[in-house]
Amino acid sequence: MPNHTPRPGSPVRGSKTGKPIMALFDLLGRSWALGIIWQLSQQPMTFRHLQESCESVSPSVLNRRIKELRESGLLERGDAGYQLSDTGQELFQLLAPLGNWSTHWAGLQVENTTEPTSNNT
Amino acid sequence: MPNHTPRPGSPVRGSKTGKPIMALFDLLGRSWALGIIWQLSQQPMTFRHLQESCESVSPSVLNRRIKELRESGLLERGDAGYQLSDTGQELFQLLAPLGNWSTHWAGLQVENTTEPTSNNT
DNA sequence: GAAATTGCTATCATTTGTGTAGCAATAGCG
DNA sequence: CGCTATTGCTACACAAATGATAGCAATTTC
Repeated sequence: MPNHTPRPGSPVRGSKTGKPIMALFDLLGRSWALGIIWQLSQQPMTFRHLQESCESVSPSVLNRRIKELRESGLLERGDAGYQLSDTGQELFQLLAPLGNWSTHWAGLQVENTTEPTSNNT
Repeated sequence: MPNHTPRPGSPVRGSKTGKPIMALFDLLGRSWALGIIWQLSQQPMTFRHLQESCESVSPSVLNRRIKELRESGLLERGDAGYQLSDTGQELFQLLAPLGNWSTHWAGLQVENTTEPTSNNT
């Protein structure tokens, strides 16, 4: 079982120090972790619904992420399915600005991507 | 070469929609991406210095992340080595609060880790 | 011109993620 | 009760990402 939930204070994937910020980055730096938090911020969801809203992420990964995020106290099960815990919502509040910024960033990308050659936008 | 830099508007690892936030999450959700941004926010660094400050991340991964982050316009090369671009610093401003929050979160984790059954001291 | 430093690439074992199938448990229905 | 549908999840087998290590070409320093 080489896969474990990153916890502040304990070494994590590549991080021997276990500094909180690194443990957090390790937790969030796994596929779909941020996406799951993002989706759940909108509403609680069942496993399958969450899976769909994350563009059909494979159930094995979804299950692992859920497990890790639960162990990290960021999400929990409620009546309507999985949902962000209070801590999870705190975190989401910090992440929320990324939504707008990402579209701003997308704008910059488009500028830099415009092909000087042949592509029709 | 199945590894490419996630760009808003183009499908990315698992994400077929290419929604900016998902492209961003894909970019940041790779090993050491967040850590690299975090480290560079303090000061520009050479490749090797950056590698050390990221707890000896392997050069292959570091090189890939740098490439991706450069293509994403988040970092660039300067006189003193690699550094965050203006865009990268914008992003860091949004991520910065995670530093304090992560220690707060670490506190919660410690609480939850203390054995619940042995309270009868 | 020898040594040290830097920015990488090459290689390969290990870990993670993907895609699909399917199963046990529960819920609704006649 | 039996039938069907949904849900939460596990089990693979295959693909992709990461980790660890070695080392090389191009500077810089002496």
